[in-house]
Amino acid sequence: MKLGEGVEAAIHCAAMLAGVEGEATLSGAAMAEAFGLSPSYLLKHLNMLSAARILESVSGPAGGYRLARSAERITLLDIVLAVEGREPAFRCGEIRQRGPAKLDASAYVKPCGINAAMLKAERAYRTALAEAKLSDIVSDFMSDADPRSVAASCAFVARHQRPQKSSSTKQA
Amino acid sequence: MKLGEGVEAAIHCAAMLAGVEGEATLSGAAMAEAFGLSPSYLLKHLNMLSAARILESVSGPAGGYRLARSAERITLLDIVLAVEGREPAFRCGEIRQRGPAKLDASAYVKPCGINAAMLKAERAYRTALAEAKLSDIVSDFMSDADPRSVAASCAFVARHQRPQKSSSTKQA
DNA sequence: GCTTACCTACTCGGATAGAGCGTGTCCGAGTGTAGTGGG
DNA sequence: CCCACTACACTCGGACACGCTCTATCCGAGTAGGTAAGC
Repeated sequence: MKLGEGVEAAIHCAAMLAGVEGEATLSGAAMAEAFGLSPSYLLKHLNMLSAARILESVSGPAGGYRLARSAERITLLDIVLAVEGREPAFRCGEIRQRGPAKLDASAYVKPCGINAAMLKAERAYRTALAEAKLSDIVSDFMSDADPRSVAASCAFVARHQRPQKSSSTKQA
Repeated sequence: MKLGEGVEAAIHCAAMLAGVEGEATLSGAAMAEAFGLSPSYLLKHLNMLSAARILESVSGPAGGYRLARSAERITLLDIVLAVEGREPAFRCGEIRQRGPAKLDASAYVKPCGINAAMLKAERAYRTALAEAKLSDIVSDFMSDADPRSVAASCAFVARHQRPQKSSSTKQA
């Protein structure tokens, strides 16, 4: 019962990408710098999000990542499943029928009750994750977090998103 | 997001131990045989359950394991936490404040919204697991499973539990 | 025949190797941009 | 002065080592029971 630490990075990046405007992108290197992570390794997780159709990637100069759809339609479950894989955490190995005195296969048509209970709990987990939309994460951050932190994040996005808005003032 | 397969073995063993009567015990070797597992490795997990005060172990001949309290008071959550560890699956590394432009610590007193959402989902998971009592697992198995499977399990327990009830007929 | 001491066999418990997966890093393919030469 | 070509710099994408956790195993410590000898 342990999630890879790439999940945290993926969610933070997705939340940051929710702040870019329109067709603009944010490069993986910029996000890695923002969170103090290894750029090469972050790319690995961002690539998984691209493969899951959560992010879009554009190559070349002024390239980077953007959300593939609105933050309203992206849930934490989407991100977690993309990074950690879709199979359930508890996999029933059917050890009940692996003993030396196993019965006929017809005695095991009913599903294992233990498996059912574990899967039910995991369904509750996924349901809670599916109810957490990325847009909620962002709006909660905007309203609840420290104003300095919000301002810093918005400034970072505005400075690194590309193509730069021509109207905005260029900062060093 | 992956649970070790020891969890499955631990739950099955606990369910089987719920079938022994009174002070009787079941040896780890017997349970390993019942499920086709390596005895030495199963001991490792059973030992964790003992350390968590879920099982009691008695040494020596006619020794083995028994439940430390009634199956009514043991939940799947107890077993999962004992085997997999008590720390949550999602550990917030606070990467939001690890970038090069981190603000004063006072800007991060509010908890991370992403961490809160993930922990909320995990609370739902644990709640569902805490509602699944071991006694429910056993009674559901007794009523729903194939009668042959139930009979085989009961026979196995009766044959291997020790000290043997003197009144029961000895089987080869 | 009863008691007692010893010995054996069986159990759990912790310490010890091996495999699989997540972590971290590197280099190559692709693309848009900027500069330069020619018309 | 305008256009086309070339070279470059920057991006993502996949292939390659390393470390750690989970898996699997072995051997030692401890204990209860059975056995045999002594009273």
